[in-house]
Amino acid sequence: MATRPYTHSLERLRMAGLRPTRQRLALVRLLFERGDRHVTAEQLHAEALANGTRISLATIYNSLHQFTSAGLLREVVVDPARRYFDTNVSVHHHFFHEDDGVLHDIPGDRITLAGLPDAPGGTEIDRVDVVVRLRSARG
Amino acid sequence: MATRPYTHSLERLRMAGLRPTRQRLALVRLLFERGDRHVTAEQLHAEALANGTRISLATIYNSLHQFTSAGLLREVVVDPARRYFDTNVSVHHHFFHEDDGVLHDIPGDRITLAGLPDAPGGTEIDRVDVVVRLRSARG
DNA sequence: GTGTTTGCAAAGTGTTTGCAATTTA
DNA sequence: TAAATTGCAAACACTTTGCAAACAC
Repeated sequence: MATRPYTHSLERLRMAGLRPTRQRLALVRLLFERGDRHVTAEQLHAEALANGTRISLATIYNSLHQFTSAGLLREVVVDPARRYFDTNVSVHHHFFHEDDGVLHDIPGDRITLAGLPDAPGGTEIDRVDVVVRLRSARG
Repeated sequence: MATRPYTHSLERLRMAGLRPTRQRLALVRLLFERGDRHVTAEQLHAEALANGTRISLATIYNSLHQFTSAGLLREVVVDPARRYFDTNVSVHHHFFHEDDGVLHDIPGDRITLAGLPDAPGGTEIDRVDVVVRLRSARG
């Protein structure tokens, strides 16, 4: 059965307390209508433009951060040069292909972490990230 | 028993195939004579200057990368804004305190990872990083 | 002496910000 | 129309690079 993408995206923004502007709607559609995605600001900007959406890079950055604060996205730190945003906000981990910068999800229940030390005094664990770094196999 | 820091640092550079220049020797001493450390380029630069070593930030960056290529250091990716270098190159993981940017080691044998998926076809696992992100405990 | 290393200053990359114009409700 | 949002251009933080002078061997 077909979903109603426009309404769905609109409601997603409303639920997040964000005004459904033309730009935000376009981004929400790009981000969430194609399953789990990992994007950088530049990638998303290029996609939006290719898609016919006039939007500035500044607005992309603003929106990615607003979406992240609202819990619609989460950031993945794997590369000191770029910020990746992940449409999957459930507990999970990542493969990161260092040669081409591509990220893939590893389901959260796939990996078991045992022996995790307690958080040091005065702190609490925000989250635990596992990154499996890949290289192209040698010849 | 006292070690011989100067000779030790000198040999460390020689073994890495790097000419023991005044700057590199100073950095090796700062990095390796105080146990395991996690530094950024700016931090190390400030330390070197405070220490009386005249050295440019460009040389700090060059040296950190040369040391990393030589296996003396490894990079830790936890913050998209900064590159951290770790003097502990054995298998281990990290606590990262998000509020103040401080890193602490978790011994490699402390955490057990089970169920790690195989590397996708054509790739091989370079390494697996576990980052435990901490926040100050709320009141 | 020859090749390596350094350091400056300039350039580069990705991200953030100030503010006037535009848009939403 | 009041408040939120956008987009430009400038500013920013950090890192890298080109090249002449200094240094190691």
